[in-house]
Amino acid sequence: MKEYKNNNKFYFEITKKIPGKLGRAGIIHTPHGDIKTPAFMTVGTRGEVKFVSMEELKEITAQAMLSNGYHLRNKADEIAQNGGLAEWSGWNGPSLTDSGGFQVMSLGSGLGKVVSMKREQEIVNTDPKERLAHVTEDGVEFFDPFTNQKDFIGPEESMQIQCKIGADIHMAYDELTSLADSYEYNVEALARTERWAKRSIEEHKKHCDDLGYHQSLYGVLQGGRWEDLRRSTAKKFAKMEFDGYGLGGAFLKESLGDILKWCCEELPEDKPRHLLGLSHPDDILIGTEMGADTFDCVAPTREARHGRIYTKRGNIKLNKFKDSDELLDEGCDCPTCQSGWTRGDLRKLWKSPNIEDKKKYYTLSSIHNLRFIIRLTEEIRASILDGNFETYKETFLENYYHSKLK
RNA sequence: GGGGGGAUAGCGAAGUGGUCAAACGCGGCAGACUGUAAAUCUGUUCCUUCGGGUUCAAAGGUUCAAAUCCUUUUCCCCCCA
Repeated sequence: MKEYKNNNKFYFEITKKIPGKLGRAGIIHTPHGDIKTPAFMTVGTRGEVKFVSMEELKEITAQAMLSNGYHLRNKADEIAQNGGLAEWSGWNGPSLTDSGGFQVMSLGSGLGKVVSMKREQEIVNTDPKERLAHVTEDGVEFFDPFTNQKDFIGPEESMQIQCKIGADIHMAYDELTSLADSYEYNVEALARTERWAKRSIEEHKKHCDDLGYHQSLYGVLQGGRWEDLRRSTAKKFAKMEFDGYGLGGAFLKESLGDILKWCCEELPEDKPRHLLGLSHPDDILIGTEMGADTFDCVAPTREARHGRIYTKRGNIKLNKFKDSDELLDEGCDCPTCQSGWTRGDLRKLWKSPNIEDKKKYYTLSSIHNLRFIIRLTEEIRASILDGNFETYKETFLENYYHSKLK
């Protein structure tokens, strides 16, 4: 096996705090480079961002990539033999792997459902008989719809997989509960996630000992929407040997800020925190304010592929801009906008029966939306450093969510 | 000139006497999408004052009942001269 390039150089440095808030701008130093926070990590579940090349990611100043141990589990040995995730994927910047914990819900209680943040309709868990994933004390048994085979991942397996993949940051194995789960179930699931966290640390340590250096591990906080659960678990995790924290859970929009606050007030200030799976502008703003340093989300790319384009004045549905000669977002610095693509022309590509045209559309729109979110984090960072985060936040939200000039 | 096949909603295409305003696909329209079972999913798509009204190339006919059967006409495709 090839030697990994870097020894451990993981630490977090706070550059400036938002006065009176939990939020801060900082730098996460990793073996593959620095992440200036707040930062958005592009999601490359299988080691590549859909329809976007590594060069294009660099061009829009993407800082880090998140991949998933669940999806890469059968390639972990191959990845290790090829020098780890950075060499294997071609993404030579900072990286993070998720534990596969999200799949507990997406293949289990939330199978076939949208991970909603709204309360508009009643949220009901998928019938246990129809789920593809089932939780036990040991871990998660699941049916992989791609390989059509049964499989199992517990904390030990997740750590083994992630250590082989060798991203800069690993995630402890956790169980994400759904919005439909009761307090009682969350108590049970949270206790299990805490036990899994301990097992994750132990297994992770073994591999680091074998490797001869430390790889970073984040503990993932759960606890649903209950303050007592969130605070108690955060206190416990704060005392454990984690290098940072993942803030996990299924959130309602209106409770996101409170939940993050409960967690971050209990966590050590000097460790980085990653808000898992969220990136709509308001989520990033409230997340940063409440103490989250990094973010990841499939929304920018998925919504782009589905015809939703981000603009300063709110997101638009491309479908409504047939033959429009408007730019996607006036003044945007992304390569797509800089090349002069109009809404009408992009829509033509999207609606084209030609598959190559469609792919071109997916690339152009994904680049735009990703750059939009990355630029947002850059501007938030600048506003924190300049001491005018509040003003920036209010102005941005006003333009994005309340503009009538869409 | 002779023989055969076909014409169905914006398009493609099922249906071959009643349960047909007519499956399905595309396109259109509307909505969704947040640690990627997601180049996906959901709803809708003749008109309507929601009682009903007018449709399956056109016109006649048979029948209690026709997109479906018969006759003629128009157009399209194939084969033989």
